[in-house]
Amino acid sequence: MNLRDLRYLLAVAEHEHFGRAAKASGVSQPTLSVQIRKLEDQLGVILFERASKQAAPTAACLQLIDHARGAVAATEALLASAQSLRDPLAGRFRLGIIPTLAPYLLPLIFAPLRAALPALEPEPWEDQTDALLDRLRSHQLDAALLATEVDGPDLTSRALFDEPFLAALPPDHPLAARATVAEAELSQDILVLSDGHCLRDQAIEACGQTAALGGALRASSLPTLMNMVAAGYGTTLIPGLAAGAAQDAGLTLRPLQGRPGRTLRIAWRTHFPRRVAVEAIGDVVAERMSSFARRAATGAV
Amino acid sequence: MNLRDLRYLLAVAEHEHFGRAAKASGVSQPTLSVQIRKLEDQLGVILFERASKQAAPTAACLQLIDHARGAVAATEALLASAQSLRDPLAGRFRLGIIPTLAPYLLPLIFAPLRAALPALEPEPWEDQTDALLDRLRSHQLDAALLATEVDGPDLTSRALFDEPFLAALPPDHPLAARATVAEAELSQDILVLSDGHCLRDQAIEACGQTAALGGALRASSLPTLMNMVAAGYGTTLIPGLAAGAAQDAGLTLRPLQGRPGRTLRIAWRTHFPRRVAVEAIGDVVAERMSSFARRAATGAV
DNA sequence: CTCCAATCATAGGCGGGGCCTATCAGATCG
DNA sequence: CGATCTGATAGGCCCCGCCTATGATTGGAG
Repeated sequence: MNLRDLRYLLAVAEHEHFGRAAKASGVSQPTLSVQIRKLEDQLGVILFERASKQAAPTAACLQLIDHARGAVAATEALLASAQSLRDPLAGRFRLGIIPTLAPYLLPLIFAPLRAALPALEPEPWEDQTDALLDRLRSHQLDAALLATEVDGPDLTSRALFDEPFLAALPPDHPLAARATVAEAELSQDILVLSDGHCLRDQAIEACGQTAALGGALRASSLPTLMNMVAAGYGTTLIPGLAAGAAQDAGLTLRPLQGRPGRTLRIAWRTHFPRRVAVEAIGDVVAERMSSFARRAATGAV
Repeated sequence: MNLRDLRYLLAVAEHEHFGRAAKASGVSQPTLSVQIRKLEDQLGVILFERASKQAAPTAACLQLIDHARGAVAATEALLASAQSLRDPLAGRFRLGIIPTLAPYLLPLIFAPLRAALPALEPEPWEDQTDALLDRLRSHQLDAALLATEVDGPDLTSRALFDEPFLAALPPDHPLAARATVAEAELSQDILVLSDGHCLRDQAIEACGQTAALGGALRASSLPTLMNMVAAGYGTTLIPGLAAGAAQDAGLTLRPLQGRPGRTLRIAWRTHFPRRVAVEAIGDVVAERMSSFARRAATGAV
């Protein structure tokens, strides 16, 4: 049985006339006669009472027609949905973002994203790198903004921009008097984020292993970390995009001599079919950040 | 687009694997790959994200799948309904019956009908001949039991049995002393049914035109008519199957010399597709009435 | 009563599309 | 690096739906 047959059935039932139903269906009358007859044979039910001037649906036909109408309506709903889903740049887009980036980047890219991709409905999801990668692999995310490379052939990533690290100091810290700070100097009393944050590992790698590491204090977020530094518990290293927030928290910022930093990337499943949307989002972010990268390259904060 | 395609879509979405979905669908894997690909082209939507070990439905696919499931479910419901509608001897059967026959025939044929056609659900509809013919022609009835021939090529009928007429008299009526009554004698003070009853016309035709005809009294049903006769307002002519009811009403019955009567027929639209059901009902009625016809032929009441 | 118009059914032929097997191409893993 | 599993591609076959032409009935007009 075929959807076409059901449409023919509905047409004949509506017109009660093979010829007119054929015209309405865009086929010849014999086609309709044959197909209806075949449908009757397949169902084992006489569908129409053929008289000289009309073809009236039988009682059995009337019972079946409701189901036929349902099937046809469902497929047309499917086609309509497909129509609206056709644009890969439209619809929900679940974008993971690491916590040390989300609150500082998102405000900057919302407007450009909306301008460049008006039909896209981005749904940000903030979580640590490993969680994002898990959700990406299990199809719970469409892409993710990370500060690390991805491993494995099932994921692919593209670099979007470089973000320098800055030394963050209490205003009364001895190093605050310096124009620039050496990474090794920071490591004396550096505080880092709690486990799982990629920024923790990157800070340690940039400044060298240290005994301090915040001691018993575990900062689970960048704002907490900055408040701890402002309270005089030590120093830290913050990503450039958080500079504004750090200054608002009363911290003194200084460039690092080795100009360490991290590369922000967008990652997606290699076979993800909406790659055009991924690239478009990447383009918007990279474009929006290019001015920041230029300013950072000249040493400005 | 095709129902088959939707089934394939559901199969792949369920198994997340082309090969297993193909096996479950009873086709080869290339067939499935090609058809899914064609469906994607038609819809303009990528339905599956093909990776090396799995084919995951895309978000768009998940939205479309509900509609696909609906369409497939509707067609399967249609097939199931057709299965149960397949037997023309099963299901509703709207049978019209004239009022001068219904209350006396129906009790006799209910049990035999149920025995011979257990799946049939007869729905009796009692009305006068013209109304029955109208409903028959407008497909509101499937067949009708009438006492007249039908006209026009759109209707067909078959004689089922002959029903003799009997003279019905008040017990103290002069004619009650006779063994048989001549029709002309009845016409002196005959009462007949109101307009629209075929029995009215048949009584008048059998006994000849008369001035009485019940005068201002209009009996709209046979029980009323019998009560009027029992009350001494006149005589009448009743169909044989009503003999029992007439005797219960206190009437005296006498055979008529010319042995007038009417032929009960079953009528249906010439093109009505459940003719087998019509004939089967006719057979049951004719069989049940054959004993009555034999007794009537010997003059017994 | 015959002819004509209308209706649905039937016949024959054409073409598209779905199905198959065989094979290719890429990924994964020992 | 080959073995294996995955989905994609190619070529050929055949069914089936479509068409036009025609037949069979019916009902109405002249």
